[in-house]
Amino acid sequence: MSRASSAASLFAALGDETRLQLLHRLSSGGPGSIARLSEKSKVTRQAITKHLEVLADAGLVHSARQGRESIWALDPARLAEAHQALDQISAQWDVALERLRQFVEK
Amino acid sequence: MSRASSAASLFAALGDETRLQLLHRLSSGGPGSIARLSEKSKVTRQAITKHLEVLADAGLVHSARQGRESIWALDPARLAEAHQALDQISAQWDVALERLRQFVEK
DNA sequence: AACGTACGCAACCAAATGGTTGCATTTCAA
DNA sequence: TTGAAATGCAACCATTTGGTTGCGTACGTT
Repeated sequence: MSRASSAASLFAALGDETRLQLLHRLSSGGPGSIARLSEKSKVTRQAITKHLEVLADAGLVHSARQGRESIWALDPARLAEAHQALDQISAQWDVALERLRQFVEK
Repeated sequence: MSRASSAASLFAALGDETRLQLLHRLSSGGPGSIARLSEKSKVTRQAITKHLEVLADAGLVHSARQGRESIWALDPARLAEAHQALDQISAQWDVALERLRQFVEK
């Protein structure tokens, strides 16, 4: 993760309700086929496929063909990196907020 | 922040390099006019204005007209909320990662 | 062998995005 | 009061995005 340059693309990948739901589904329910991941969704299977590909481009998930279905799962390594990226942004904002707080108190 | 529903729009607002730079600039350099915020950017002043408006829609910044210039600054309250949203996602992923780790070890 | 299931691929579409240019307006300063 | 500075507003443009439908293909199952 080349700090800041790819943070934007990480956020962009997370910037969609359907994709957040997919991530949540994968992180709480474990790996699943496209069909199963599409089950409770309002959009079509192909739409889900596209979203999964976006998440894959961001490195957050990956897939493996198994028979006639392709199983998608979270990618632990990249997810951990993304986790850190989020923490860094949070930390940066902490500093900003602290600065603002002190400014107001003066 | 209506949990999860608006997390996506928060991430969407953060999903652009120029906007992340603006946030970084505002959090490290304090409030500034559009002209000053546009100074080191490659895109035009109007592009910067649009990005600031996107950030404003996400509640992350706000502006106030001062004479002939409009001054933009971080919005502490919403920034803190966003901070928490990020932390929650991180926490969710922590659980997922731990689950994955245990699964692998078996 | 034949049928249903699970996908992949491609074309297509509307709307949103990120950007530009041109011009009008407001405001500060000489 | 006149000119430059700082924005705002609007039109326009290319690309991306999120979604669809239709059809082909591969794989299990019976």
